[in-house]
Amino acid sequence: MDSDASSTCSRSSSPELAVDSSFFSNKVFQAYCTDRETGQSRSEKLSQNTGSGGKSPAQADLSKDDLQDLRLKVNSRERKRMHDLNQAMDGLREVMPYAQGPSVRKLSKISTLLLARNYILMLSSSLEEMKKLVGDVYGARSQSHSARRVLQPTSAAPASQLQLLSLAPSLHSLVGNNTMPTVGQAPHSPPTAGYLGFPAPPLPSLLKDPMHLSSGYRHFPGMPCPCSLCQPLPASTASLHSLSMGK
DNA sequence: TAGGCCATCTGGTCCT
DNA sequence: AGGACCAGATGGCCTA
Repeated sequence: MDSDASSTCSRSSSPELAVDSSFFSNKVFQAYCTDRETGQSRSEKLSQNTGSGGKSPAQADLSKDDLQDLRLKVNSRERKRMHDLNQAMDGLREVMPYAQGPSVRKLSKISTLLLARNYILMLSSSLEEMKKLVGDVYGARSQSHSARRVLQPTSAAPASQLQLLSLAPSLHSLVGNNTMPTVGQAPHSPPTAGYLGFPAPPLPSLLKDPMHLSSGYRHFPGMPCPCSLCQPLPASTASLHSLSMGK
């Protein structure tokens, strides 16, 4: 996963720094050249302020050109590191429930992190809630079945199996491709409009009728599912924003 | 114009 | 020794 430093720029107005190719058009480098014209590099100025400059003996032995090469190399690595970091931040933005588009201002880094945290907390609590609901529903059903139990091998499921069965749809609904873009999907296909906080089609009354959990829909990984559980969760973007965009 | 956000440079520190 | 990571400094861009 070696990202090209020149391929990512999280800010459109930022200077295009294709590291080696366009580095010499950078304003910083222009200032650097100005310093060189006066016979002093920026690092040399700084090192004058700090006495020896903290250079190792090996670095002290290097010629001026070698030091510059070294400095450029280090700068390039640092730039690439920050580009990778920004790329990861963009990836995070892509999966956040936040309106995206050319007319929408990009979330700041701090906002992205805060929103991500709150979103994870919200998903966690949703998952717990759904587990509880589904468990209750299946528990009630198994009790009613046992009251009028007919001994058929296929209908007699142990409680542990019922628990697992009850978890499957809820897990599917949370990680399914209709509710959240998967990791592999995110960079290439935009998340659904409802997920991003754009006006979404009216939801079927999710969980209003718990019996729909036993619907006959089969869930296949990666395949769209028509069951009501797999419809997008209400993208309560406003509430998320109230949590994260306090300032 | 002030303040927020960002990219970049730089030196220090830690790790392999 | 070299690279990754981090934080401080600096300057540019944008918006209220």
